[in-house]
Amino acid sequence: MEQDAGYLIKKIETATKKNIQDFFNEKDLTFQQAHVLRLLELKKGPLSLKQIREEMKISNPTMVGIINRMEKNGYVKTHVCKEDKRVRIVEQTDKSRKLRDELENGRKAFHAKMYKNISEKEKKQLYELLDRVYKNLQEVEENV
Amino acid sequence: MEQDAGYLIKKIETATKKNIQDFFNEKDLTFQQAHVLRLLELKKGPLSLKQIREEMKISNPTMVGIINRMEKNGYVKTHVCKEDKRVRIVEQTDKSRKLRDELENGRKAFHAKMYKNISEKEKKQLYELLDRVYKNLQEVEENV
DNA sequence: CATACTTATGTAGCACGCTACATATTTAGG
DNA sequence: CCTAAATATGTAGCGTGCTACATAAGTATG
Repeated sequence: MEQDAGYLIKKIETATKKNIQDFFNEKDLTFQQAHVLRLLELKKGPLSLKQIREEMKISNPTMVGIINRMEKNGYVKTHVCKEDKRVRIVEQTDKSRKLRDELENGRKAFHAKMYKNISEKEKKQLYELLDRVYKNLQEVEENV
Repeated sequence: MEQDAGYLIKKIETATKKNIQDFFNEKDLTFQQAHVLRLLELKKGPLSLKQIREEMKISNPTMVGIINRMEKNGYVKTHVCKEDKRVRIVEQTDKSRKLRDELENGRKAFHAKMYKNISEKEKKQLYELLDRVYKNLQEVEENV
């Protein structure tokens, strides 16, 4: 067996997506789409594509695809910003607002499963180590 | 900011893929394709699609796609197993064998970057915690 | 005020993840 | 031996990640 956190992280990411997908299956809601709704909830208001994608650390084309699919399914609606017509504003719909509690419960259930038998202290440790790894990976090479 | 290891793991996975892709850019080799070559190297010999995908924890259709792309680019060759014609055997080519050292060096460089300022002890801790998280996520719910 | 730069979004095309379904081969049971 | 079940691979269709390129709108500068 290979003791390589890189491969392990890859596998965890896939397993996480699958767990979430299974949970929200009957609602056509995916991991990233639920993430968008959570951000709209946390920020308490409409956000631009740019604001969302910077929080989620994804590229613009990926963002456009996610929002278009969500709009098609009625989970968000969008409009062009009056002050700056380059900007497309995303907001929740009644359909997605109704899911708020359910999403929150889903999140809690998922965390309970993920962190079963892991203490608060260890959870913190894990987060802190992952954060350092993430920051290392974000550094850009000048000389390849 | 959200202190959520789930989202962080997602971001790390994306960043890892991007780092590796940048590294092997000029060779048309992706993260998963390099992983396949590493497994063929480690196991010292040809492997079936099933053996590879079980190691990599991916689905059959995903495996088929990766191997087909690799074969098209000349990184592996495949043939039907004589003893059991359902089985497709994958092996390295001269082209991929020549990359062995380069791949190994790339892996080391990537690890050095990823684990910069992280001690051996912490690395072990991180792996151990991730492993527990992974095992939790693999458990299947009987009652949803 | 016209042209150039910057910024936000959109499109094309590809890799890779999945589920659901199809096909081919082998194995097992009557 | 022949049909049914199991097994290994393949196909269709979609979501989400990317880079490279295109478009439209706003900003700045002569």
